[in-house]
Amino acid sequence: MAGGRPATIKDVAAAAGVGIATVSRVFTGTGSVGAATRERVLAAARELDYRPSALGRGLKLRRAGGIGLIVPDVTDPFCAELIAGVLACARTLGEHVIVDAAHGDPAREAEIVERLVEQRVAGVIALPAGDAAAWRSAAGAGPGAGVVFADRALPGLPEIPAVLADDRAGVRTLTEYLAGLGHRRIAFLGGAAPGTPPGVRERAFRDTLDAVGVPADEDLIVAARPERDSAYGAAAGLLQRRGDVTAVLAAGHLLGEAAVLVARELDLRVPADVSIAMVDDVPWAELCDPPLTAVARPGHDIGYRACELLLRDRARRGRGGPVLLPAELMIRGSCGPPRTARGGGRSG
Amino acid sequence: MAGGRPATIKDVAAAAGVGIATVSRVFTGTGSVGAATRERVLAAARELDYRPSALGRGLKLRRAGGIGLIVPDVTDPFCAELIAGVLACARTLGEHVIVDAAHGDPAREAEIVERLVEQRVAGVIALPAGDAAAWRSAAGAGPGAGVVFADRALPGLPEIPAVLADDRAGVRTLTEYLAGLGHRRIAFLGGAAPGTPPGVRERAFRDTLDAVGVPADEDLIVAARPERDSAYGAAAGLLQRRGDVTAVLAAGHLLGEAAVLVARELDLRVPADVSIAMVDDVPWAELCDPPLTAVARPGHDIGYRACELLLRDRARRGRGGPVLLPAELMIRGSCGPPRTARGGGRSG
DNA sequence: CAACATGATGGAAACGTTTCCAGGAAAGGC
DNA sequence: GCCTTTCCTGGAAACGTTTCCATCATGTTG
Repeated sequence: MAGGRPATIKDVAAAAGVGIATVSRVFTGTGSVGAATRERVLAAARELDYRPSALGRGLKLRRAGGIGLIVPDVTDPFCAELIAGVLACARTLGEHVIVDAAHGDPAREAEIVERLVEQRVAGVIALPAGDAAAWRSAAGAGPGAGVVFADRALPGLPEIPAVLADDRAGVRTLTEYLAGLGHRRIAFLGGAAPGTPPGVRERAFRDTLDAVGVPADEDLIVAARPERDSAYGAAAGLLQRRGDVTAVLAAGHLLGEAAVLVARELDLRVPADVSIAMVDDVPWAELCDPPLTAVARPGHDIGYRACELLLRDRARRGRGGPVLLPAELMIRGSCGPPRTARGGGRSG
Repeated sequence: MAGGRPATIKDVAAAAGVGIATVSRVFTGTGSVGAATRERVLAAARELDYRPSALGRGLKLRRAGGIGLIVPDVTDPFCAELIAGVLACARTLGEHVIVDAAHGDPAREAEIVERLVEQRVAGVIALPAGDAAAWRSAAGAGPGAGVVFADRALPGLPEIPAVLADDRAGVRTLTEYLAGLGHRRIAFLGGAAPGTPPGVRERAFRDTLDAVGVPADEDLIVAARPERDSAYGAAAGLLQRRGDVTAVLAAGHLLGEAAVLVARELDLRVPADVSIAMVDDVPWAELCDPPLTAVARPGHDIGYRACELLLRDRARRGRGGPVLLPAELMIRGSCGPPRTARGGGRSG
């Protein structure tokens, strides 16, 4: 039907027998236009299937609109929740969202930011991979409204606002819960690699252990990256090496997955032989047998709030550090009192 | 640092002491520019932190670029895989992706399409919600390169190319597998509502039953929408009403989830009391106890291929019906031979 | 040395929009 | 009847880019 190039405002003006300024006024709603004229313009536009070009408008108004969203991986359930939150908020603001995945690679991330800046998006929301320097320069010179970090902040970049889950409180609650059940040998799966500074969750774990008077066992804090192979290796190593652990706190859902899988392979009953809990409440936590106790981090809310902060609450930005959203402990069936260990021995 | 408005090509030209045409040539790589001049321009651009505006370029070139991607729900694992596939392909083509979720609402979907058309994207990939008429007009008049459907096609729209999983073969294989294990009373969870035409999966199920000589029992083909509450209700109704079913084939991962949950609540052992299998291989299928047998549909490939079809293989489009990508049966532990039913009775 | 090919460069027009400005008509007050 | 106010309308400039065309300098060939 409409095979040729899309109709422009000029076409509509010509068809309606008016000037282009009038057509523009009809579509932007500004100024005043006679009722009869408006009708004629609308009819012509409908006839020609006219849609104002965001390019022309953006150029003239010096803002393209749209927001950029950079996540490590769209298939990660938590990231997906966060994306959904951003989408929901963007929708209320009439903005579209350009999504891309950096897969934890700072170079790739920088590439994406470059592209978004060229697109002249109104702002960028990111779960940053790293490279504080690149972000610093991007935030300064780059996208109009600026940058907001979600779920993760970068050390040494206090000037970039962030919306985070209150992991500290979440891990503290979970650790207290495990200790309260009677556990004394609790492993932490997902510590920092030797030489790198510990993350918030690890620090919270250590602090809480301290606070409740359980001595920390360095051998039970095992380093692992949140990737399937790293997580699996770490979990297997831990549970084989230390038959005496009675509880495992996994610092992320991939770590939790690994713990569950390894426990099953070693024929450990959950929670009779070992209790398992993790940070990140993902759908499979409920499907698991037994269902997994987890700290639910509000991915959707984080995304929504980050988007608000980026576009609406510009003024309120950067005041008083990052926005913290509460995490909730979902108690299910995977944790129980520790088995009564006699000499810490278990055959196998 | 660079607080003011972003530098334009004019600023760079002035700073480098050349004409804007020369700057443009340097950045587009067209034409010929002296080495010394090029260096001067590049230096000036770096100094001013200049990035060419996609708006200006798009306006001049009459194409904005970017592709629109409409899914029902970004948090659905299958959709997420598909998005990842599109992102991967778009990256190789240097395009960005605008993602939005329609949540199964045709009106919302139309709204999103409208917006994408205004953005003058190069094309749209969609898991369409419905409303063939709206899509017909959108495809005709709308986005430059057109529309490609992914994972789902709309009846009566053969002119819109589609990339689909070979669900027919997938369900056939799975049904044959269950029948081969000896099952005769196999339930199909996720049939069409009464009055609406059955989907591909349901037809494949019926046909295969026919082919292997198992009489179809209409009471075992239960209608359910792929939403948690609908799925749960249908699964509960089925397993309570018909204690004699020995296998359940769930037509989607949400249906499968419901089946697993209901079976657990009714204290049915899987697969001793009832075998469960589903379409869609999602991460939790492996985490389940026992791990769930499932038909793996290639979400990533579908997205990738749809994107290719949209932007690269334009010529090859629409030839010979939809592109079918193979689905693979992942045999795990959730299916076994039927229990030896005596009169179909089971207490409870 | 002249004619010419070649390469580097700048000016200007176009892309589709918004908006300022000015002009014209209608209406109201003296 | 004239001036002022109000409302509606069209022309034109600008937004940042690409690209056609013309210009000019340089090097090559006869």
